[in-house]
Amino acid sequence: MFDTDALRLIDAVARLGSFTAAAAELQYTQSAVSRRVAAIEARAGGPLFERLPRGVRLTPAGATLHRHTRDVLERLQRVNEELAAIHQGTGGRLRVGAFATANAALVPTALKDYAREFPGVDTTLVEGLTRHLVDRLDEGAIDVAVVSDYPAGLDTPPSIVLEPLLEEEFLVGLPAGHRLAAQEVVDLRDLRDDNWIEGARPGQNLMLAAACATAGFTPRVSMRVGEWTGKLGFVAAGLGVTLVPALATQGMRPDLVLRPIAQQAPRRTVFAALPRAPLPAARELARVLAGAAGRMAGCTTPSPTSRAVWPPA
Amino acid sequence: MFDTDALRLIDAVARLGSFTAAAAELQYTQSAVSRRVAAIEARAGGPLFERLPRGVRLTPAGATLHRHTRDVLERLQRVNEELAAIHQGTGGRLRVGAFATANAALVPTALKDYAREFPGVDTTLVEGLTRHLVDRLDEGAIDVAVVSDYPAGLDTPPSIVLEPLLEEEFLVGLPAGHRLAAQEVVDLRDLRDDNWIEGARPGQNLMLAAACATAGFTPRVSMRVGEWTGKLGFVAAGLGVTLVPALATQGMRPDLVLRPIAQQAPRRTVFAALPRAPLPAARELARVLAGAAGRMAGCTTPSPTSRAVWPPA
DNA sequence: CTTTGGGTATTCCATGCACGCATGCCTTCC
DNA sequence: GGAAGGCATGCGTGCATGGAATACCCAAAG
Repeated sequence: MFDTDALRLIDAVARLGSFTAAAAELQYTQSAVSRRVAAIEARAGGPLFERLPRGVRLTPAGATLHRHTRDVLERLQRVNEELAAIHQGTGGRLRVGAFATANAALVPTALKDYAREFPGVDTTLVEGLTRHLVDRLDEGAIDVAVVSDYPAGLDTPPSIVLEPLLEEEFLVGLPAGHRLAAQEVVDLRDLRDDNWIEGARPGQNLMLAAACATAGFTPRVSMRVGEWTGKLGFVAAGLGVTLVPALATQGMRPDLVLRPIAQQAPRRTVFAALPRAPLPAARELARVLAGAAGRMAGCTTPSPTSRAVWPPA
Repeated sequence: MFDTDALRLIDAVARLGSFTAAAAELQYTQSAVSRRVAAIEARAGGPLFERLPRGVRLTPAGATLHRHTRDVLERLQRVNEELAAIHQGTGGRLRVGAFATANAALVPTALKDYAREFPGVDTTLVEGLTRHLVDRLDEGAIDVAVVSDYPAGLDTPPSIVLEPLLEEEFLVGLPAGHRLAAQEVVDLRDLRDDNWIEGARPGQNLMLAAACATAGFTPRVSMRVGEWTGKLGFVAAGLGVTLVPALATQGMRPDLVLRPIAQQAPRRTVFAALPRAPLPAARELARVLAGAAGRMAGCTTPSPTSRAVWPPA
């Protein structure tokens, strides 16, 4: 096969039409070029340059080779640029994972900011539960993920580092005509006899159970719905009430009423998860996510424990 | 930049997911692969493979590189195949030049045969005067040319070799209603008072002048027309008579009558011109041209001086 | 015919890169 | 705890590659 040095040599000789000139351009001596070309021609199976009294000229075989040569060299140049871009975080592909609620507002906001700052980065987004996202991150299928610590406390492998983004509380979601919809704040105990809609996936019921336990009752769960849109649809239809994380309130359907919880509301923390040696682009996105998190309504920065109010002032 | 060996190594490791396996495939030792990969990663500016307990895995940067790697290697493979094809004469591009009359029948016939025998060769055709074709051939712009020795005796540079294809004679072209059109053979002296149409390009009048000089008169030239179609159009319209090479009789317009010349007809030899080191494909085409020349009506093989008869029996 | 100049081919030699071998170290699995 | 699989590393060597000098070739000029 042909060496890249050989390709560069072929290109230079073809462009300049002379061994001597090519040698000057590539910082070789003429003799080196001569011998190298001879070696390349031997490997190519025939002469690539026609020797003229003054300089050389491509043979048809040489011209064929030269055409490909230019493309290949150009391609290698592009590879170098892309690698440099990847290492600077200003290019390449970035695969992002996020749980469903984060995709309502936080992640879109952040990705919009990010795309403005790094237009060269090609981002793709996958949605999944925290558990799943951590696994994908660990196996390198995604580069950065937005995850939450609830439920199950987020046992991440040591190869993954977490950066807290925000702390959010859960609100109750009521149908528009619900008897408590007029109140500014809802006491969970007033909902002890209502039907509750909860998620169908494993662990998603822990949050509700814990909150109601704090309030001193056990919720009557009438339905388990996997998807968010379906869950909210059932609530809007008056079939029950549910817990809604504050992050999901953006763009909430108008026939639903969200009210903060009177007693200690269930809370969870949202993290950016990165591999221990993340892509620069991933690290940048984590930074942008933190900025976007600060602008999310109804959420607080992670460390302080200030109370969330809904709707925000 | 990246060496082709490096590219092959990257590809093997990425495909097999292991230094050891890649080493086995490429007939290296594991240690060589390890150090080579380390060197490549240093040049790439960052790790390309993530080391796992069992084997390795591409990092995003590595994946980017690998994508290009495969394309480049594939391309180099294609180059090799093309070069092999060129040297066997079974592929590549063949640039053919021919003078106008040869393009009437000889060259199309030969190219048709040639394409059937070597379907892999991509042929292009340029038309031009012999002088021009020889220059183009000398500078490598075309690979083979069909030229004639008339006029000017064909002084070719030593870098070009000529292979005689055929010897053709010139006929007189008369309008359909001409007073001599009924004769089987025309005596040039009967045309001493006719208007002659001749070519406009330099040297094209020599043939007519010589022929008429042999017959003992000087032709009255009424018009000079550059293009063949125009020339024949004028003759067909009854504006004059002209000389027509035998090769051009194929596909001649029906309102023209061609008649052999009674006295010694002007003749010319047609050659295939090749560079001293021709493409195998060019050499093959020369062979096919010789075959086609043997089947051309009104022409003779070069060495014997047999008289041409028109129309042929 | 000789000279000169621009270009390529060839010979000799030094250098350094890359590979193989042997070994070390880590992790996982039995 | 031992065995096995896999990557990293230190050392020695051989071959490829480039530099310097020179021979060679051709064309144009004197």
